[in-house]
Amino acid sequence: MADEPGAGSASTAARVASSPSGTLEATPPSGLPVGTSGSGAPTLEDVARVAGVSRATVSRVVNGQRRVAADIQAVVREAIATTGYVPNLAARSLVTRRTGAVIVVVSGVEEQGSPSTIDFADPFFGRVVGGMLRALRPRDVDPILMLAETDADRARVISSLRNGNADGALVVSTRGDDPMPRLLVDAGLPAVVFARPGRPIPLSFVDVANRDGARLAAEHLVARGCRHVAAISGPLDVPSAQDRLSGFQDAMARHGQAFVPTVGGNFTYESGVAAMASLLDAYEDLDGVFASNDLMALGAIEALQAAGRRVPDDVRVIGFDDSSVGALSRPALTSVRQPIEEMAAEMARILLDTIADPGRRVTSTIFEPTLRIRDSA
Amino acid sequence: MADEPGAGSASTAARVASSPSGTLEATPPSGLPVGTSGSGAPTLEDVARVAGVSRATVSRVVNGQRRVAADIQAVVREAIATTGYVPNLAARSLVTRRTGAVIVVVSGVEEQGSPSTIDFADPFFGRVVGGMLRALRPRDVDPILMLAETDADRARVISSLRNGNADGALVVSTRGDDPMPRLLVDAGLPAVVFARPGRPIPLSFVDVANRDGARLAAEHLVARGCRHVAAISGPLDVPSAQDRLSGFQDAMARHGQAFVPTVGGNFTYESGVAAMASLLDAYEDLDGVFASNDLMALGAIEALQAAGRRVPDDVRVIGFDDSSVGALSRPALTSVRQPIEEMAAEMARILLDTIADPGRRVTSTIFEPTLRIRDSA
DNA sequence: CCAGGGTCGGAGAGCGCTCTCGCGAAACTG
DNA sequence: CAGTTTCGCGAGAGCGCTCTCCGACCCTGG
Repeated sequence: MADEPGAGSASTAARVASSPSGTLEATPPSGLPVGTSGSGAPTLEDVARVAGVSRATVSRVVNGQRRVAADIQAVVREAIATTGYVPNLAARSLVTRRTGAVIVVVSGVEEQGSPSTIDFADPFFGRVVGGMLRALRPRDVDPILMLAETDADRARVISSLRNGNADGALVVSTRGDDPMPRLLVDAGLPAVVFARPGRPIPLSFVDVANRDGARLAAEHLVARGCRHVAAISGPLDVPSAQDRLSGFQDAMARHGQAFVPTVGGNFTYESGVAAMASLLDAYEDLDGVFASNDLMALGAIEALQAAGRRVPDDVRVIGFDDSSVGALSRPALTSVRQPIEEMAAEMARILLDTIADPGRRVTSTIFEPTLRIRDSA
Repeated sequence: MADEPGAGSASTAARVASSPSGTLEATPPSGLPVGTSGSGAPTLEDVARVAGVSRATVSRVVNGQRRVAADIQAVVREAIATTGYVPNLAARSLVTRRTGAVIVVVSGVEEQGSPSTIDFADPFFGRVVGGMLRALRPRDVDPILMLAETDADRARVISSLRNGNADGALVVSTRGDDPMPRLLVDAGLPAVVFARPGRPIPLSFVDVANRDGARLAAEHLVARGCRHVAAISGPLDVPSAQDRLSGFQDAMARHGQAFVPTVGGNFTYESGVAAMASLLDAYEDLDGVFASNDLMALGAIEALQAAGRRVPDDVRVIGFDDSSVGALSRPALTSVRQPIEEMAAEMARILLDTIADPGRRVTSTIFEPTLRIRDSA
């Protein structure tokens, strides 16, 4: 694998350059086809020389800061074009203390050894990133991806930020008790998180109206004639899971079903299967199920079919997320849709605004979910 | 876009800071919880002062370059800990010309207006990123995500690289005729691409043995007793689609079926449905289908079921990718698995090695696919 | 005991950029 | 037309870091 075929030639080249130092010392290293100046990429200095102006003026033209006479601007732009100049961001950020980059923190919590973090194969991840990209790119900001599973990871994120390697953080957490948001707030760093944090802290976030989404699901089931409805909930330490459940229960109560049998899952397919099975054991006459995410809904369908129940004929099932897996499964899953891409884009926008104006108040944007009706309910 | 809402407040802030200059000049801006020195994060200088050594020595300790006496090292580390020092990467990269970041280029081609790029919702994207992260993180390198749909995007990637905003590129292309690899090669920039480029160019890549995967599928279908097998291919300008198809055809020929009815798709679910429908029209007695990816296989199953065929009882279906959608669909999809995460990790490793030793030869790593047998075949 | 070599820390020069400051000229005012 | 502002540009000081010298010191051998 790591054999060294090129190593020889590289070090040879270095030696050639340095060995006849005595004679060459005074002369610049290369008396060869010098581009504009000494060695590599053209610098501000080079452009300034070509344009016959000062470094400062070129800088002003590049950044469009202060007014520069039109003719001089033309000359400078010309010089920039001929030299092929592009600003060195490291140098710039060294003085401006801005990087034009934000960290996308994919945050999870290590569970007894197994670093259970976000599932990268879950389309959720890609959709979030895609949405952020859409909002970041027009403002010429690039996302740096970082995982934060361990305390060390989190410390790394914080210090990266504190040292100005990035201007802010977009946090996508998998759990309600994630310590990352707290750390960010304590360090006074610009950040926005996806979904309302477990404990209230002064931090901007975007979220979906989980209760409304659950209500949508409840109303749909009722409208379809369901009379004995159950719920499969996510872990209740996750705020969104809590809201989805209570929102569902409340809505069902308003429609006459005061008690909703509920079993908890952990957002996985398997937990959906198990939850549905135990629900079926206890309540034989179920005709509707609301699962707090699509994976569990899919698991529920699996368990229902295994028990000989037809979906949606015997039992109707609604999920939450409108994930692509749900759309592709058979029967296609009816699901509460949260506009993930738009939410992610909004996160980026909020962060960028916060970075531009640090004094800005903490804000949150709540998106309204919609019901994506397919075959399962 | 470039309106100036922040400009006003920014200049206001600047004015506030500078106007009472007479009095404040000497004092650092914040008379607040000052860290160690003047203003923000601690610098090498600060650490040096605390430790009672020179900046150079601290630098040496931080980077472990030259031998530093053990006791001094201890003192320095102590000082680093108490000050909470973390190197400023901008400053470092300004002199080292290394950034400790690589660009992950998600490359696509704009098709008549609609910027059809990679589908972020596709688990493929997340798996690739996850795999890269696994290999990058131990070497303290962070990925910067960039989209490259337009020529302007690609130019931006190239100049980013040329200006040392990142040390190299990991390219994930969606199409065979992507111009990105070529640009990278021409600019002499370190890069690794996922999947063999359309036209051979001197660029490292990782790929899966597509032909072998197709052979696996063929052999499995034959072993299961299929006698009338068809194929749904991807766009043939994509090398992998080509290899999968020809590999499948060759393998089937070896097992006695010289002609394999084939319809082309474009890797989408819908194209799978359409392809299967037209296949069914022309060949009624099909008992096996190989699709060049999972989405099309899923579409094929849909079309088959719509036509009253049972899967796998009447017709067996095999996909390619072993995507999570395939695992969750019913019947669960039998599929050729490419170890995407490992492949992505290998990309990262190759890139890092190339960056460390630019003279290194172009390499490619081909991974062996495996067959993931589930219910559909 | 001293010369010579080797080790290890410090001084200082930049890397490429931004931004404040100041100066000269142009544009205004009375 | 003189006085005063405004405007536009250049000079130069760093931002925080690395890295090359260079000098101080220690160790060893003669």
